[in-house]
Amino acid sequence: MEPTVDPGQAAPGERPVTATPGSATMADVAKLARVSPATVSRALRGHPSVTEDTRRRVLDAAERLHYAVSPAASRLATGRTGTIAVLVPRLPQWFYATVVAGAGPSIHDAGLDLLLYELSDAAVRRRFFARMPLRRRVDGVIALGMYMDEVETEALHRLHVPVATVGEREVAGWWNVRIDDVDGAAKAVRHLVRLGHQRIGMISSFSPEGYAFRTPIDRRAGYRQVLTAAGVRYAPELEFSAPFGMEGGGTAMAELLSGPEQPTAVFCESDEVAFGALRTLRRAGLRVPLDVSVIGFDDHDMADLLDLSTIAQPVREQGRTAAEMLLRSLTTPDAKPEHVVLPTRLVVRATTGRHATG
Amino acid sequence: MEPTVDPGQAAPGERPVTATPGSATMADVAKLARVSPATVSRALRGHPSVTEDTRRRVLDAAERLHYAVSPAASRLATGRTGTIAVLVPRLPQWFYATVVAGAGPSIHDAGLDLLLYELSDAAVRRRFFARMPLRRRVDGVIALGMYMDEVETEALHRLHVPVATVGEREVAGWWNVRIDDVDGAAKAVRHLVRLGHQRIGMISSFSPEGYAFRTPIDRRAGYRQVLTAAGVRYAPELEFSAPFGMEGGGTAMAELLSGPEQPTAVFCESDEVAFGALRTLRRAGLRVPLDVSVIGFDDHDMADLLDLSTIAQPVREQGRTAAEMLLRSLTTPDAKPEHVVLPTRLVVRATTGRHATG
DNA sequence: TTGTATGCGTTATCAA
DNA sequence: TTGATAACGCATACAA
Repeated sequence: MEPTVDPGQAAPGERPVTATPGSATMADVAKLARVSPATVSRALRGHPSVTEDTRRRVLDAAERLHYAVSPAASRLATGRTGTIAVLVPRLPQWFYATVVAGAGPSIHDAGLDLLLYELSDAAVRRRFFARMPLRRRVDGVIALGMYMDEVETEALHRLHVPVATVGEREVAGWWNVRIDDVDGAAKAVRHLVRLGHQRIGMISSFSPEGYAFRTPIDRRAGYRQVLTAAGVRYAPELEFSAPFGMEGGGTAMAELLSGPEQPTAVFCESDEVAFGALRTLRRAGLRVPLDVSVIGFDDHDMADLLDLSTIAQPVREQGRTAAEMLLRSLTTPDAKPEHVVLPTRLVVRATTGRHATG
Repeated sequence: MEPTVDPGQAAPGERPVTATPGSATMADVAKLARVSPATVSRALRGHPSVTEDTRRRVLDAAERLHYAVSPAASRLATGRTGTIAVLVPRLPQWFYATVVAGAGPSIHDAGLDLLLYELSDAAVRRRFFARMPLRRRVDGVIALGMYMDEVETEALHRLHVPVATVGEREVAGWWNVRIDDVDGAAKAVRHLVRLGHQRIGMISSFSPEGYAFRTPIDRRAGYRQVLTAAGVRYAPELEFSAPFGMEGGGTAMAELLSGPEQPTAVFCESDEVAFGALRTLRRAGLRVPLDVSVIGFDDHDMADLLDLSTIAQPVREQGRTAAEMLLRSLTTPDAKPEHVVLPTRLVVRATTGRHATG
């Protein structure tokens, strides 16, 4: 059937296969495989209507030419960008970096690119939402801990691509994965109550830049709920709020200690806050947990090192879940956005126990 | 000159400006501004040969149509991808996340995208270098702590784009930014020597996956150099190596403590190793620094919290420097790759001091 | 099953 | 200074 003589081109073996590797085009592959560019395109993407024989010829030729599809051309032709943007407030924070790391493999396994944007301060953030560099550039967005206001939310909506948020309030039309912060906080405080504590303080935190995080609100709610349910007196003077981070935790603990009524146990909104609190206690010469029990929230990498009792949340999984929800919405554009709540878990270590005087 | 009647289209005011926002094309803008698409392209990119008047008309029209350039089309036409890839072994590790965060703003300010790849284990890594998803996809690559072997290095070379590495050995033709690990280690050990220590141990680490990191080698070299120079006996049994991380540091310290000759001070290759070592000391009931002094390396976020003496290195700056070198090489393709060495600095905190018995 | 022809939205070359 | 016009490399509707 197939003539063994080649009408136009030189024999395959004579082609300068190694010249400017990576710059071969689909037409080059087509010539070498003796098919049309259209068939190359189909063969390369596994279209069913291609003979096993020609597919092999095409793959062979592509291999020999070190051919790689031009994403730009492909994107222009299809209209799809093959790209997911991930928005994160501060990458060096363990939580965010871990969520991103959790999302990466799912995105890459699907053959998509991961575009990273760290919006670390108010100025950067404002510029980002004003210029919206994602326009025409991404097929979907994952937003971590961004707690966007009306304007920002609207700006993202205008991209007309699916959005998945992690650890935020639920936005209509967007996918969301989070934990139950109220319930998680309740677990922590119940643990303290069951150890016999009656004076239980809390250190929550706020964004120095004024973003309306929902997490502190929910965790405070869980704290108060349990106190009320357990019949433990809720004392406003045992509740402190400080800027997010270790420093804030440290100073808030100092204030707690200098207050009229020293707590025997403190629930810290996050492990980082707890780290700072622990340092203050150590410097104050107080024994943990004999004098003061401390429990955090997150199960930070370092929590184990410091023997900190805490509430563990699945961090990496939140990233993975968000990515997979988003990917699903790309293949099924009319899928209804889901809101997933992942479980938390009490981790008892050495910073919680009964008070020395009972 | 310009006829005020519009031959084809309706008057600007009547156009459905809000319809499918973001989907306007350059031709739409051209029509609205009554110029050719070519002029729109020139005006939008600040080409000097455009009248101030027409430029304003174009920008106006673009604004009203919510126009955004299609990156795919632009890339196809120019051949430039407008994208930098960042390769990182493990994103949740503070050091890597911080370097990436340092590189981000420079990249984004230049109008480029940041494509993130976490190559977290050997299997992922092998697949990455085998398939090379970066082909035709990026204008440059930043590789952090990858310590690539021959094959991997060659694979990156074949991309024919500039490469900047951070914290690695210097590769011919590639840009590099790093610190002087030998010198940094020397600073740490000199600090211990000057405190009067004579039995100084070291805990270095190795990659569980067998990558040939240069850092441990250099830091060990600095350690030995100072011992020799100071006339302190170098005792091989005081040198331990453990898998990277807190766990490894903890077990290595346990081995040091159970050896024939207990050290009075230990230089840990990294802060994370030191964290583990500190925990072991605490659990062993040993006082720091009275019984054993500990110094780390990196000035990790948590080092301050734990009062760990250490050698600080500019982490964020390494990311920024790498990005800016790479950007320079994009605008000046024939620039000679530079190798930058950033300074380290001794940070004295509370884990180093004189030995109790002198 | 495969090939032809066209469009995707820019940029760049060349004329005007 | 501006406007036609031709790439850029691929995907797909339509034909064969």
